[in-house]
Amino acid sequence: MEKYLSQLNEAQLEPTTQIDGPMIVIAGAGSGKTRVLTYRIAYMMSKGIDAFNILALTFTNKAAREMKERIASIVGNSEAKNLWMGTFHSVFARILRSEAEKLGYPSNFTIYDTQDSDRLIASIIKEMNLDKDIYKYKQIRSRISSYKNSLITVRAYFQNPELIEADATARRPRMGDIYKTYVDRCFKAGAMDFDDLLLKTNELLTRFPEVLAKYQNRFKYILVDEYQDTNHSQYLIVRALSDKFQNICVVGDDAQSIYAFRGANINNILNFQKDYDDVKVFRLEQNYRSTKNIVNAANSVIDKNQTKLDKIVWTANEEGGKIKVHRSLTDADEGRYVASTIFENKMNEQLQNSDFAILYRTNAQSRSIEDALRKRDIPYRIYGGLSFYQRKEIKDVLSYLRLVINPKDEEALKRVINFPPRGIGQTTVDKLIVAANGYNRSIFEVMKNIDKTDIKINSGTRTKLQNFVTLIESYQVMNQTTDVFELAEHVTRSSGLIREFNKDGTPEGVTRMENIEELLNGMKDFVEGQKELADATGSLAEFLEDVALATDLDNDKGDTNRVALMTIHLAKGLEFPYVYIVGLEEDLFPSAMSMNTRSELEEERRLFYVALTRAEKQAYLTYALSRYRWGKLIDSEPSRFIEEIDDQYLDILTPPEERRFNPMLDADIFGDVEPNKIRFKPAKQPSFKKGVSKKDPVKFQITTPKNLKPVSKPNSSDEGRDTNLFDSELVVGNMVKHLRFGTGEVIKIEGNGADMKAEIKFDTGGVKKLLLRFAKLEVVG
DNA sequence: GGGGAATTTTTTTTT
DNA sequence: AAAATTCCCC
Repeated sequence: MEKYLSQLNEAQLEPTTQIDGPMIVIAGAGSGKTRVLTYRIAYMMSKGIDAFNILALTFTNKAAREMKERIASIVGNSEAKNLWMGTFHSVFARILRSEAEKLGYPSNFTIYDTQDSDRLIASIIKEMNLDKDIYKYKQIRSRISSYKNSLITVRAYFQNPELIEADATARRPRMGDIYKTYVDRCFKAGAMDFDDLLLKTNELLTRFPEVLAKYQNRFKYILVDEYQDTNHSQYLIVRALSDKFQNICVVGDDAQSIYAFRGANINNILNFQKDYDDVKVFRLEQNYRSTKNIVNAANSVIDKNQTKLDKIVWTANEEGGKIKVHRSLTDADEGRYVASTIFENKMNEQLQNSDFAILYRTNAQSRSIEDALRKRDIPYRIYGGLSFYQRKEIKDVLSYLRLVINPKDEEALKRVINFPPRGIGQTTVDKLIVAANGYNRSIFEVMKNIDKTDIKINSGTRTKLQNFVTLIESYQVMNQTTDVFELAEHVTRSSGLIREFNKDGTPEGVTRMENIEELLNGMKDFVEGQKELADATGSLAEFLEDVALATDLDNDKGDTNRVALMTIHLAKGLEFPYVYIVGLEEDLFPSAMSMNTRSELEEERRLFYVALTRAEKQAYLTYALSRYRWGKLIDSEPSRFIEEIDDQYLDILTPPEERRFNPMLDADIFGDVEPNKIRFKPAKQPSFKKGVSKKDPVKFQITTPKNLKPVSKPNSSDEGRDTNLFDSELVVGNMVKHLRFGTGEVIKIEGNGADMKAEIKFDTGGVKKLLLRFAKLEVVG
């Protein structure tokens, strides 16, 4: 142990060896807080504290896993195994499972993800005959979420005239009723949403003093990482559990609080010293991660925030290169710039792909970057976005499995009852829901006893319903004897899912099959891995829980030598030698939706601070003068955050000669296009399927030759394209363009002054199924 | 009830 | 630009 402690500086050593009593470690970016947490736990154990009595709450499961491995390497695997480490959600989901009956939940309760919640709320709104334009399910969900995170239960809501008033003024007087119905339905379905995992834990600890005492005695020592991002619900859990022994150590950086939208309350960290007696305060201010330029630049920005704790982050590292600021014309140019400088840096400095990260504000920004990286053959991996487990085909498979564990799971049932199609339509499902509500039973129970009910469903449909029940029950039987992998494999085949996705050989179908394959592989790994863990059962229930609470960062599979693409939120806690922060434009970053109040803007600024402090050696800031947003090219201005950096740390690059978008050079079109000369004629009906909006009379014509023949030999300029290439003609007015396209490619013609835009999209299904879609065109001149 | 086309909506950020 | 939703016809 001594040898590890000697790796720490004075400031790090103090909190590491301080075991008892409440303490807070205010840790600047890159100051080695993970190291302090890790060594502190190891140190505690070396002093004889039982791992069984330690609870460490981290922000991601990945962080927990890595920390646990590190601790195991210091104190030994068998010791470290008893540590409870994980996210709030996963730790308390586990506790809730063993205590669920007390709260009236089955121990095999389902965890609803955001999508499940959304669907349930949407269907409640529909059932209540409310106007869905006023009651938008996403807004409702976020309201409910914030109630729950503030511990406002349905009962508390109805006792609070202010809340009722507020929702009434927002033209949503039925808000409370929706909330109540939502909670009831979740309960009846044996389901908890993410917020419930915390809310119900609070309920458990308040309503059952003996349970509280049990866990207080068990978790004599509690550590919380990223404390600045805890919400009220989490705060109360921590307070309750630590109340008896007061051995609570929280670590965080107020300057990196970026989850307010999720209920995180920065005051938790700002007020920690008031919450406990004799709080010891430690500060880690030396940054070991970044160059002077980066640290100073970040400081100069965060300085603009009013709400913060006193802290001066400094570094003894080298000066480093100045932060490079690059302007480009379009998002595509931005992508090209990023890709080409990564390429150059890699060559010049002998770097790995994994030395680079590209960070953005919104997931949608990844597309243009991806395109550019792909053209340069730079391997990359996108984190976040639509996570693997949220893909349709994966959720379909998982829904069958969820029904096996918990047939009351309403959302899983609605998802798969008629997928693949088995003749049970919406009308039937609606009747079942009404009946289930009437009998106060789950839909599955109603279906099972359909003949004992007087629901108006004809006998043919009744048989179909019974067949579905029998199918699920056969899976339940099978689950008694087989492992997750074998069961899932059987399910995908016998349910008809595989047949469904395979049926028309479309590329989407192929991708879906690959994803299902990957899911099955993951299950195999899970089954293998579980055999090694003593406390794991390897059960289906456990797999589903892991999946429900997995973060995208958790699966680091395959080739890891890739450029990382992620949102800044996801990058919290990570570091990379080279960091690109892209899309630094007003309304995008800071986001147009987060500029209404000072505190929102300050959070955006903290977000920028987080982004910048991820960089070890070199940071790049890029922005574009125009960018595609929801399909339209819009102009944008550079972000205020660039200006806010003291310019002595910046290297503002002069962009090469600027030019506007040129259809000749930037689109895959050959020949001359002179927008002003183009005449548009009403389109005549092409000989194949097309979609033309009726509202926008077609003002142009596109003819595709009937004699489409694959080009036998792709030439050098076709590198990287589908080998199944066609030559075609595009007729705009009386002009004919020769055009070469590969299957599945999208070809655009657009011009600025003329504001013309056309697009041809080809299905890979072959020549037979050509699909043309025309964007809105304006007649010019 | 099913399938496909037409139309509308969506973009913050995530456990 | 893609996804979700509605519309419409069989």
